[in-house]
Amino acid sequence: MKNQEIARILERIAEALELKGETGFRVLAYRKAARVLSELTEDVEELNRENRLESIPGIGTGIAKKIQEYLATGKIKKLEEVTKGIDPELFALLNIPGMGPKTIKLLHEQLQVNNLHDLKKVLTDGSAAHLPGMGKKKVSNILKGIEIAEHTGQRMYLNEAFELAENIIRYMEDTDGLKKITFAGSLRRGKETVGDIDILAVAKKPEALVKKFINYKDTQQILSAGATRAAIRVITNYGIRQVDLRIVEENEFGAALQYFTGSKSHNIAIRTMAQKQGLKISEYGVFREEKRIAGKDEVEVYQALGLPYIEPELREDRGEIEAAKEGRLPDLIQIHDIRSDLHLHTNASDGVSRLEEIISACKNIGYSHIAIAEHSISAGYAGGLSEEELMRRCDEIDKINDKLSGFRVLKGAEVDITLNGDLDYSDRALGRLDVVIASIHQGFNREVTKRICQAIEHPLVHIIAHPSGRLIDKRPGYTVDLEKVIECAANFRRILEINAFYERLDLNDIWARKAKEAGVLLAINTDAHGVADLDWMRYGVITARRAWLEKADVINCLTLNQLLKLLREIKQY
DNA sequence: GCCGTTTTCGGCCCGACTGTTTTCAGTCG
Repeated sequence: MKNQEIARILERIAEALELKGETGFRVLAYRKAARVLSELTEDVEELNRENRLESIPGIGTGIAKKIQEYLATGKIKKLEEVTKGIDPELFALLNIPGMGPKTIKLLHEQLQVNNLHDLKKVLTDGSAAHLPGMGKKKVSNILKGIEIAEHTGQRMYLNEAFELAENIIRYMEDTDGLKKITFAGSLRRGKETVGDIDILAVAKKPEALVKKFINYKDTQQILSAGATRAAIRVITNYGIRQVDLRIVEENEFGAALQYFTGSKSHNIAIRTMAQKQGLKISEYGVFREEKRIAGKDEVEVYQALGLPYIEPELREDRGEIEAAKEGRLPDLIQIHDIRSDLHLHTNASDGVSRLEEIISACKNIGYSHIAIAEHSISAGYAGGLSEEELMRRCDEIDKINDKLSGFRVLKGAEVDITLNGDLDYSDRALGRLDVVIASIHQGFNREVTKRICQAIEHPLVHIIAHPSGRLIDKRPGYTVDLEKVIECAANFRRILEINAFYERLDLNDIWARKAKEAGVLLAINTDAHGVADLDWMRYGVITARRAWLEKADVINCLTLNQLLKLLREIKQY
């Protein structure tokens, strides 16, 4: 699929236009098209063949033509045109906090700054400070920005982001006069990675709260500290992270929460819609003329626009507003709907906890059943079980189940799909298992689609684990056609996994939604290798919610008997 | 460059903070 490369080109065109001094809406249009394209699951080539490019919202005749040009020739003339004369290294300067297109343009034109090296020079030798609109303070802020850009890690995984947000909120909770405090932003929407933490509060004494905030123990730098707003950089175990605080009045809280939860594109769509109704919406409320008509909570804000409440995870401008208007929003799955975790490792393979510990922890969470799925024989690096060891493990689990009441351990395995698409246990061994999970751990680029589909067609397989194989920001995943995998899973009634490990989240939100739309059931599993990992279920559920999944779409919400019935039916299918 | 429950032209979301300025531009979210 060429969606991502084209999206990157469109984004680059937007940046180049900005650097050339173009402001305004053409830039926005390219940005929007880039975003929409990067989130699209359908192949642009396919859409082009069917002459449907312009049916994509945000893509009109102009950009459609450019996409066609790229598909036909491998390049877009417009890109070459607008980037002509811009040193490629100049684009990198946009990543420095405090440096926007205007400043870069100024420094480039006045002082021939073409890259980071030039930039540092004109900042330190004093020449930049003499330019119009520049000054000592601005120069020192940009220097700090460079330092930050060089030391700030990439975006946070969900585990780090939740931990940081919840730590800061806990720290602030005893501030005198604090009435409400919560996190917003992309973390509240459950995005798979989070750039910074947004915290929203209501306080009797805002100044006291700002003071408390900027004095957080891990504060490394105070970026700003106003009457109602502040921003700090914090050192965590993973790098330097930004945290923003916003303080509002109690009757504005809902409007502010809605606003700071975003996403930006959801908010733009909401505001545009409000405008058409003669309303104005901001973080202070919904207004008709000067009169505030809503704002104290989010329900009220959406209601003022004639919409039902839209869950944060849906707010990505991916059709949720239309669905809300038409009353067909999903009733999203919730964490307490989960009755089981069906992909768990123990110290029998490469896990760290004993089976007894896992059982006890899962009982405490409130699950009624789990499935143990150790690695299979080809996964030697992960302590994969031989067939004999697997059979002994099954005996053990049978014995344990005899002693348990109100809880059941299912016998399973995470079976490797070999290079020729077979499974590495015999049918006799697989036949003894309650649940068979198949997955790719080798040959990431070798006919993966065909091999996964072959596994799906295997009569004893129930679930395909981490179907894309990606590790977020670390590894792109297998060379695999997920569209085909989903189609195949739908045809053979197999289940696809949302692996809840925060570095995987695989299937991701977009593909899981696609799977649901194709009629495929999903499993949310932690793939835990120890008791501590069981909490990852939270990230899996949030991903499922972003995928519009309901309780009925997820097999972890089934009772034990319902699940066993389903697994048997799959075998007979 | 996109788009249409006023429109195929003329709109396109809204506000805080900072640093530079004497009223505002740039950046950020």
